[in-house]
Amino acid sequence: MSKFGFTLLHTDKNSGARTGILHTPHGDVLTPMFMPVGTLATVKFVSPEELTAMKAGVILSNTYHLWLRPGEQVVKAAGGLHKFMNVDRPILTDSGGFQVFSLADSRKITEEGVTFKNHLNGDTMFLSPEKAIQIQNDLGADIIMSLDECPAYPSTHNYMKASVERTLRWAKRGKEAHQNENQALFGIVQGGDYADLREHCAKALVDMDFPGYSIGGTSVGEDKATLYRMIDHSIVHLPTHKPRYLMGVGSTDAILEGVLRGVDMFDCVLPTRIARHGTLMTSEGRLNIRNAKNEMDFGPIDPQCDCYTCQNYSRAYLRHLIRCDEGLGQRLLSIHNLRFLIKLTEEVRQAINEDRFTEFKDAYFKKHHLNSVNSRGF
RNA sequence: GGGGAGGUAGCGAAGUGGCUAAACGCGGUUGACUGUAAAUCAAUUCUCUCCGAGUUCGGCGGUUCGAAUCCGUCCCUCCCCA
Repeated sequence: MSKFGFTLLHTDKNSGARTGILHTPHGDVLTPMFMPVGTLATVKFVSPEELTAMKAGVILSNTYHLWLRPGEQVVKAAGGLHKFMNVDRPILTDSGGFQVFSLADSRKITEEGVTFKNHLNGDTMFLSPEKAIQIQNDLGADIIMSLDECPAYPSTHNYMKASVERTLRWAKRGKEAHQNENQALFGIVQGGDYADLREHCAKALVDMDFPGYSIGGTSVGEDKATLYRMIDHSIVHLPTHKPRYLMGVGSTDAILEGVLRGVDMFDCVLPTRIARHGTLMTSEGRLNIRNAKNEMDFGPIDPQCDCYTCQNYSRAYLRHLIRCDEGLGQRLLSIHNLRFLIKLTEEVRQAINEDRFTEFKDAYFKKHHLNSVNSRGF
């Protein structure tokens, strides 16, 4: 019997927001949750101990990148991704589908799979739905993804329809290739901004009966209103007793909008990337630590924050570290941003459980001057 | 004392008569970043009432239609030999 499962705890009385427990072979985690991204088997600059301290749930890694380096056989020989990177918490691997999009300059998609020219040495490589599963089986993550195509936005209805059909065939092939019941394989809903294609894709995936469903094709340059429509068009066709994962979304406004619609899982490079570049998420909004105004500010990044960085370091010191390109600065800022989003989801869960999520979301949007159309919550 | 090299914007450094308010790098300032080819990328960095105008290339004085670039002179720095 699979060690994976999802328990729905409570659904907000006034919205689709819900709390739940994701059960995995490496422990239970509460949803909604934000999942830090560690593409190359490391959340850049952040140690597993630090992830534990900030109460991170699942962390992500990437099939495409680990396939190229060090190679899935190395990870398998190490005893799997958990042992390899000394992480004793649930791990999710993306399928490489997004790289089809982000490396579009050197790829060719056929029915059989995707031919890449890899970015490290230019070697031609071939990734099929079955290969993506084999690699992810070897990596050994708790949650794995079907190989999908993540088309550019916007794409024509014709192209998107063909792409969705192919993604569905790939999902079926991947599901048939996947035999490890301790790894939960998620299907990915595509279809761009087309309601009919989202519906078709979602229903077809549900018919295949996956343990969880991802909403993909997001964070590819569409505006916020479109993103929310994509969620709406997908999520109504997904079963309530299975987890929903919105891929690649990590701005605060989009997370809250996603939760409102019933999304349980989010991942994004945003908090860690902008942290390395000196931008911080705070209860008062965006803060660029490099700004001259922080030179003599010996207070914390955010007085409301309980993270390790805010408990121990000043803005002036962090500004100094970032300006000097010191790794400790990138690490401390990454810790803060990740904890900021994780803490936000903790507050979200509490609000849902108390049936006041819409009030919580409205108050947050009002405070940060956000809206549901085109705002930028970082 | 003798010989040599050189002084260009915050720093380093190109430029040797007009296309130069002056390349480029660093530093400074600001911005971007959403299933990570990202410790990356972009803008800006003499002054002003910023369309446009004004004052710059050690100082002063010349030559020239025109000078950071040529000439004279003064000041300063560095190196080698005594």
